[in-house]
Amino acid sequence: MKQQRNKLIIILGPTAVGKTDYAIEQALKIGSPILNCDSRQIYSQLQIGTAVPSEQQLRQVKHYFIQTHSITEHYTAGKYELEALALLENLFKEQNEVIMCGGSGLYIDAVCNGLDAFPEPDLQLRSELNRTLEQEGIESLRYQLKKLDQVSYEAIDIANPQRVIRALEVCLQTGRKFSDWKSSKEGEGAGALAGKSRNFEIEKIGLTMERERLYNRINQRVDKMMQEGLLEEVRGLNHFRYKDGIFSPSLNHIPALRTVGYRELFDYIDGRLTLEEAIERIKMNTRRYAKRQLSYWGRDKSIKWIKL
RNA sequence: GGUGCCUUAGCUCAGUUGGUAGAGCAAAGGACUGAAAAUCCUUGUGUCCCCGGUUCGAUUCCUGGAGGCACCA
Repeated sequence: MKQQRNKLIIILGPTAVGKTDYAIEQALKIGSPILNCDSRQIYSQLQIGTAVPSEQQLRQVKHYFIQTHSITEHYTAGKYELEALALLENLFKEQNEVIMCGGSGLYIDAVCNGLDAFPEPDLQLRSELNRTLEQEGIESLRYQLKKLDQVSYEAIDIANPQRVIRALEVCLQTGRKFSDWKSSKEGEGAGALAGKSRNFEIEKIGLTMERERLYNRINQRVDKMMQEGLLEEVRGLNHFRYKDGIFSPSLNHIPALRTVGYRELFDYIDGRLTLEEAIERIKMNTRRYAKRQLSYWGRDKSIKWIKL
């Protein structure tokens, strides 16, 4: 029954541009389910603040990766790559075209091109390195990395603690240089990553709109989230901020709660911001997020952009 | 109505003993291999409120005006 080559249609774009509605429209046309590739809509405990599809929308089209994993699970782009590819293999037995929709550039790249086969991160080691960062500063970590892996030291953004810690943690955990694990060549940029070949075609459709319109939509959506009870949702997650009974507002132990809309309301709950300030900050940080997304996809020439 | 203080970047303000100015925040641009809604980097020309005056030169000093704040009536 299947003649043509399988195709993954990826609908991407900045937050609040209207991906969900567009994807459902397309999915109904071609009779495809939708694979979410939004790193925060995956979490079962997050709902209002991540703008997951409505119940009605979920009834219209079968969705995958919507609120399927716990925020306590430490989900990663690597896991997503494996789970999404396994699911795609099954879905392609039934149909030629499958739609994926979401705004997480790294997750999309992981599915399209693959990540190198690093082992699972050692979270214990990571938290130790984070403690070193707090106590001794980044210089100490840089020094260690320079000793262990000069190539990575020169290649990565040495001012970025997360990158330094990541490279170091792989070196320490595996006894092998972070740079040796990486297969892609310099200068190929994102979208080149590990360069694994996939046995399906990929079509990327980017939704975009005028900046001012997008920002207005973001601001309105945040107000709507507040009306829908985002504050109560966040209050209900407060207990996750305790690690082993100790209040840990850095959220290093539960990165999923470092999400726009949640962290600002924690600041309100803790008394660091008024409610008005927190809402303004959610809007501001969402706008910045949208800008970062557009910047991330700016160099991916394979995206077909549609201006809404 | 009187007196005093204020008016400089989108916002809050600093500063120039007269040689046309700079911080924080915002904003814009960028990076990105298992934290990615994360994390990090770069970027500061603006009628120095307006009209005159003094001066080689005024955002700075002086006269007048406008607006704001405070106090006194």
